Amino acid sequence: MARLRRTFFARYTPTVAKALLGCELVRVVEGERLSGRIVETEAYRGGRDPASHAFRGLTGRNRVMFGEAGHAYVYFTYGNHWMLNMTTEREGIPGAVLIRAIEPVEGIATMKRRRRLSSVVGLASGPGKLTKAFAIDKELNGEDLVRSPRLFVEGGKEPGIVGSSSRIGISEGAELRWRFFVEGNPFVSRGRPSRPVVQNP
DNA sequence: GTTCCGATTTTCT
DNA sequence: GAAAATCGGAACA
Repeated sequence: MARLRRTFFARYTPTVAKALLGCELVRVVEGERLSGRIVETEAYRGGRDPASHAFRGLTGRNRVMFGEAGHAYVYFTYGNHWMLNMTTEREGIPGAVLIRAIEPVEGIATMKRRRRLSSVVGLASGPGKLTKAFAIDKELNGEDLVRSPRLFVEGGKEPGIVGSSSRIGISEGAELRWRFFVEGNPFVSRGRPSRPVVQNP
């Protein structure tokens, strides 16, 4: 399958998030090809999206969101986890798609070793899990997905039925249904259980 | 099955 | 100093 080009990424962020479902993420480490089908994504679009890192303007961490589309935005959170995003929109407009879950295809044995897990379901069914399985950390922040030999995306099959929901783990901007996933796919993360609403705080 | 909690870094207030 | 685009293990049911 052909590698995705710059024009694929340089579009409206939710459109890119949906279009990435079914595509294949490829990571080459020490000569080995690790790959998997993207089955869950979320869109974050600076400016008027209060859940986006870019909402309050340019900072050292989020600067790649403001740059050219088709680059990896990798950041660290919760003290333990790396998150993989792909930048979108035209240069100067901040936007990125968070990759939340992947169905492993190639290099499954290596992924299992990295994750210390024997089952395939759950190897990359979450944003923190997939970066560990694919050996992605800040080394790859800013990597150009259109040209890099180490990290890129190939076109895939039709994903099937696409579902959408509110994004996971955010407090503001929850009214937007900018999480996209392949309906019924067992490799989609279930996300965090919803908290009960406090009636009388 | 669900719920709680600790891990532990980066950023911004 | 608090919160964060999370995860896995422990406790409980």
